[in-house]
Parts: sequence; C-alpha cells; structure tokens
Amino acid sequence: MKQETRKDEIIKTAAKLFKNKGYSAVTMRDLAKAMGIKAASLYNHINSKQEILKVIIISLAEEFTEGMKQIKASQGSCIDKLKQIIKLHVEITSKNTFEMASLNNDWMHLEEKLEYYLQLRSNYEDEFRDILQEGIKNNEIIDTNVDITLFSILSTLRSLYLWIPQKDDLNPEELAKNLSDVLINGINK
Amino acid sequence: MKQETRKDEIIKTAAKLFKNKGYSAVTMRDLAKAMGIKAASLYNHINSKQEILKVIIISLAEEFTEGMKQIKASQGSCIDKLKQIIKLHVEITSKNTFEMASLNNDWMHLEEKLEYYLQLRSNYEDEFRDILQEGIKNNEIIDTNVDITLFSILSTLRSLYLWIPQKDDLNPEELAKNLSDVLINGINK
DNA sequence: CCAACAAACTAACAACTGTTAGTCTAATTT
DNA sequence: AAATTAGACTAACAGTTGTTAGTTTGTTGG
Repeated sequence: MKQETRKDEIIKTAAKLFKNKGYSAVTMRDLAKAMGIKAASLYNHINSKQEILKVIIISLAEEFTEGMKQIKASQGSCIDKLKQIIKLHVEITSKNTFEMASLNNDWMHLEEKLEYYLQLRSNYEDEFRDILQEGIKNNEIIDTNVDITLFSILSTLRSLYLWIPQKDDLNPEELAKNLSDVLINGINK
Repeated sequence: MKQETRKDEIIKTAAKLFKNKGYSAVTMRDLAKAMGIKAASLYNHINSKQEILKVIIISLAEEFTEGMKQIKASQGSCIDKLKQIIKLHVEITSKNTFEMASLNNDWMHLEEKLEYYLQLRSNYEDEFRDILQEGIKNNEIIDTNVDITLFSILSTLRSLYLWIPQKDDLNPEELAKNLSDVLINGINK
C-alpha cells in the first residue's frame, strides 16, 4: 500500500465535489478552497481539470473490467456468477462512493479518453448479457427478455453509490446477499 | 391540447441538450445555436437559464406526485398498486425521455425550488415504501428489507430514461408488463 | 394604411473560467 | 553550509459565462 500523495488528496477531494454538483459545475477555485489552497497551486500537482476526471473514471472502469474477467473465468452456475457480479459492484462502490458518481454521471466530459471508456463499458455489458443468456440456455434463469433483465439489474447496481452512504450500518457482505435475493428471486410471495 | 409556443420549443430543445451534457455544461449560446437564433433572443421568451430547469423538473415531479396520489387512492392489492407505479414511470418516461434526465441528474441546480423538489421526492418515496410495507403485512410480498427492495425497484424505474430511447420498437404497454415480471417475480427458474 | 406586437438582432457588461509564469519559503538532501 | 526540492503564493491572461439595453424586422388586426 503506497502512501497517499498530495495529488491523491486532490483527486479524492475533487471526486467528493463532483458527486455533489457534477464535474462541470465544480470550478478549480472550488476545489482549491476545499483543499485550503489557491487555485494556481493545484497545478503543482495535476496537469488539468480533465486529468482529474480521467484518473477517477478510468481507474474505476478498469477495476470493473478486471473483476468481470475473473468472474467469467470462474467456474460455477450462472446464478453464481450473477451473485459474484453483485458482490463486485457492492465492494467497489463501498470503497468509492464519490468516484462512482463521476463514473455514472460525468463520463461524457472525458474528451480524449471518452472512446476508450465507452469501449470498456460496452464490453462489460456484453459479457454481463452473455452470462444471463447462458443462464437461460441452461434453464437456470427464466426465459424473459434478456435486455430488460440486464437493464434492470444493472440500473440497480449502478445506483448503489447513491444509497450505500446512507446505510453504513449495513456491511457489504450482508448488502450483497440481500440484494441478490431481491434481484434474483423478486418480491412475490 | 394547447398549441406549442416558442417558449415550449426552447424548453424542449434545452432538455435535449441537458440530457447529453448536463445543465451546467450547456450554455445559453449552445441553446441558441440549437434553436438557430442568438443567445440574447432567448430572453424574449424566458427569464433565465434557471427558469428553464425549473419548468422542466418541477412539472415532471408534480406529474409523478399526482400519479402516486391516484394510485394510493385506488383499490386493489399492493402488487396491483406496484404494477400501476411501474406503468406510471414507463408512461411518463416514454413521453419525456429528455426531461427525465434533468429530473434525475440536474435537480441539485434548482436553487430556490430545490427544497420544494426534495420535499416532493421524499414524499413520493415514503408513499412508495408504505405500499411495499402494506404488501408485506398482507402476505403479498416477501418479508425482506423494505429499503433495499424500494431502492432496487426505484433505481430501475429512474434509469428508464436511458434505455427507452434505444428500444422504440417496444411499446409502453409491453415494456411495463415485462418490467413488472422481472421486478416482481425475479429471474430465478 | 397604420398601429401593435412578436421575435429576431447587435453590442456590451461584469463576473467567472481554466491555466500559465514567475516568485517565495521552508524542509530535505548533498 | 550549500543546493535542491516540494508546495505554497501573487498577478495576470484570454476566453467564456449569463444577462441587459436598445434597435430592427416582418406579420397581423383594426
């Protein structure tokens, strides 16, 4: 575990501000004030506002990609893989609630790295869909519209960042379990 | 049905731009260009950039509040009411995909109307929770963590605006039905 | 035909934007 | 003791922001 540099602090503070107001509405002077320094001083540590967003989003997106790769390589039923995906989201989101807001809402401001991000995201969704589709083929999962199922689950997982901070009494393990129950078994008695 | 005024056109165009870049990143000059006029000309029709956002968000939020009121007053099982809520979201979102983006992502820039919006939203969630809770009491709904259930369903419904535009082949009726199946019965076979 | 009006225009504003250049200071390394 | 460095600073920039004031244009109702 590396020690935290000043740059890391800036990025962490920026993520916090980005979550509340969005990337565009946060100025470098806002960020500087939150750090207790002047705006110009930020540039001793970072190259641009853009770079901050890039670091926040791309590192997270790659973490998801890596997680999905390992799940795909694992053996087990499709329902099992789905549970692993849910756990992946809960764990990453628990440790990065602020950053997850940018991943969800500010990706369109990525500029040079936008295409790369969209590619990671599209691949992630494709692999997720593959798992669901195989589950249907194996008779593990009800044969409904795959895209609707994918959309529904992914929407819930992507919104976790909004919800986890208010529920710090619940540990990630338990949350992942409860969430799996709802998403897989529904709510009907 | 009133005929569309120039102000309505501006608001509709603004909503479209807000969906792509977010409220803060859209300038009055962007909006003017999209309308084929100069920025200053916009002010013959609207009072401020703020006002545009206010109109978009508050009218939608009130539509949801009104819908929930009627559902609450209706008779039928809780599962039935839940299906009505899903239908409400699908219908409003189908007709207002751009505006729904602002409702979800730009509400924090409301300023004077922020408090009112938060109140509407909080009430809506409370009434939604009440319905689920009654469903549990009546043995219609599995006795899981209500907040997790509420969060999961609401996340899916709130993300509909991202997904409906890509699926214009599916009509609202059918979408609402499929969605109800997934959300209520889960995906487990 | 003329008055009224809706809706566009040009020009300008003060404030704010991200960013650069150059400087100072205190701590660390040589 | 001298040199290097990390990390703050002030001052300034060119461009962009929302918005106002005042003017011009084309259409419409009396």
